[in-house]
Amino acid sequence: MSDERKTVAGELGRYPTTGRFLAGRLRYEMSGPEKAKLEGLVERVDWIEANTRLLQSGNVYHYSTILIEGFVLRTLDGENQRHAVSFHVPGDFVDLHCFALKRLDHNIDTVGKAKVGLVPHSALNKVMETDPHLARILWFSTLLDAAMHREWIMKLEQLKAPRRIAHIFAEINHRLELIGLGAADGFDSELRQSELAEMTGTTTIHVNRALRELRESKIATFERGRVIIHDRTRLEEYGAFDPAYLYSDGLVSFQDKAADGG
Amino acid sequence: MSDERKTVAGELGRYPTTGRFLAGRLRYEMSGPEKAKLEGLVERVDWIEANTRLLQSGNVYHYSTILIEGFVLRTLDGENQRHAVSFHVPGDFVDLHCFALKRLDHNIDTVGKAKVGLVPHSALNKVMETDPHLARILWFSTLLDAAMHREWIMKLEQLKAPRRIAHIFAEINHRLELIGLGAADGFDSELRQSELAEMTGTTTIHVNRALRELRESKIATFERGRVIIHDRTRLEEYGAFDPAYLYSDGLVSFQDKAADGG
DNA sequence: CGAAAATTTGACGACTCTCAAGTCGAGTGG
DNA sequence: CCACTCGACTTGAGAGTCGTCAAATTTTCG
Repeated sequence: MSDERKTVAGELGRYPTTGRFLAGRLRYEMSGPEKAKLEGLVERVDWIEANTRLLQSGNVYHYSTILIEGFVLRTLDGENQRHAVSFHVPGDFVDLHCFALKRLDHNIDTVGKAKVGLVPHSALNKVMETDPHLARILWFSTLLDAAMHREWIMKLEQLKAPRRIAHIFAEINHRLELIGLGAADGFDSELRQSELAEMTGTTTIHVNRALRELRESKIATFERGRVIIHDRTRLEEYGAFDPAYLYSDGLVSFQDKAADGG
Repeated sequence: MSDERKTVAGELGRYPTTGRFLAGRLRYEMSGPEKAKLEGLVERVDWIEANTRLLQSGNVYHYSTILIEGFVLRTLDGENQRHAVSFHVPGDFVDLHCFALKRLDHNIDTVGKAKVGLVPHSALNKVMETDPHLARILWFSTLLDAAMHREWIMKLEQLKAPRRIAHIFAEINHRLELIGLGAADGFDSELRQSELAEMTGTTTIHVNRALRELRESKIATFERGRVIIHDRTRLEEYGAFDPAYLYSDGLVSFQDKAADGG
């Protein structure tokens, strides 16, 4: 257990609410004191009921939310329908955005029950002023969201419904692995087919047909939120999933930044 | 001319390369010294040819680019096709992302000729360390991109091709107005129908049919990059365009952040 | 003028939406 | 334990949207 610090479990032992933040990503860039400081930013921890709107678009908040357990959707309200623009897993600082943007341009809705940590903006202001390295890591984490948005825009433009769903399954699976919640053969969630429809920009009925396709071609099976991946290679291939945009460890570094000559 | 400082033209007089940065948005939040500091970050100004790849996905850069004149597309490479995920106008700090992300996850391609300013990352590092307020404004500007990405994801999920195009026209028109390049009746660009196809996730042929629909319903006409808006109200309605996500002046403020009690 | 690029049109098949109806599964009350 | 109920899931049919292939027309530019 000499490298307990390097495992997600080890990190969670020391930092119960923020131990998954950037796990598998740039977490190794954070020093012990920085991790402790981040953990200390969390003023309160709450459990939120399933299918609950945690944050409402248009509102102004004076705290940001980090997801500790559970899944949430980032949604926008359409004419008479909700649209999901992204999906979040534990460790995601889901609305650091509203610290810099103030007024939210989207909602955050829970899928199953979720445990969240609240960080007051005053504390974030202090980080900006006193800890540029940590500030930059927080900035980085919001840019990850933007990168994931871009990838999803591209997939919406490029793929038909069945492949979009395959991509979502592959991405969730990969992201769960990064935070130590992954299993090669799939994952469990409280997602319903209607939510997959909101995520993929189609209808529940069409999602159902798309899922049948995935099932019949023995790629993956979806049953009431449980996703069973029969053939991960083919799933990722079918969904044109390339994890580069997730900036996993080993694919990105801050190191050479300091060496910038100018 | 007592308030020359408050007009885009006035700002451009003082800050020729960065005078449009956040114009119509949070620019009023920047102090004179901050504007001067930002202007001073630009190490070099370049003219880039039309239809040129300015930045390549996967590469590591040691400088960031601000767009001074012209239009660029943020693109991702698909199987054997380019996909556009966003569009940029003068004043946009197009790849501040790569400062924090380092390795780029997308390309930046010019549409017509473009004039850009290059800012070394070393200078940005210094800003992070010495000027938290300016750093936060830079952060804000990258979150604007994320907000625009979200809106576009939603529109891709919600709208059919003709309405997507209407939304794009409405958004470009609005953003040009923010930076003092707008005209109520339309705008000019080097965009071609093939680029609208890359932006909307359809084919050139389908774009052509969609444009015919916009033209025949007397909403807008597109001819070789020139967009003539016949009825702006109907254009925005048809494209379900609500500019809230652009965070224009008067709709957002940093003011109350300082008042955060914690 | 001639070549290249951009635009336009038609036909047909594939993908997706809508309306309608039927099935399955978990939890409730008897 | 069973009948009931509600939400989730599944299926079919017809219409609208979109992609592909092929070809013609228009515009730009040397």
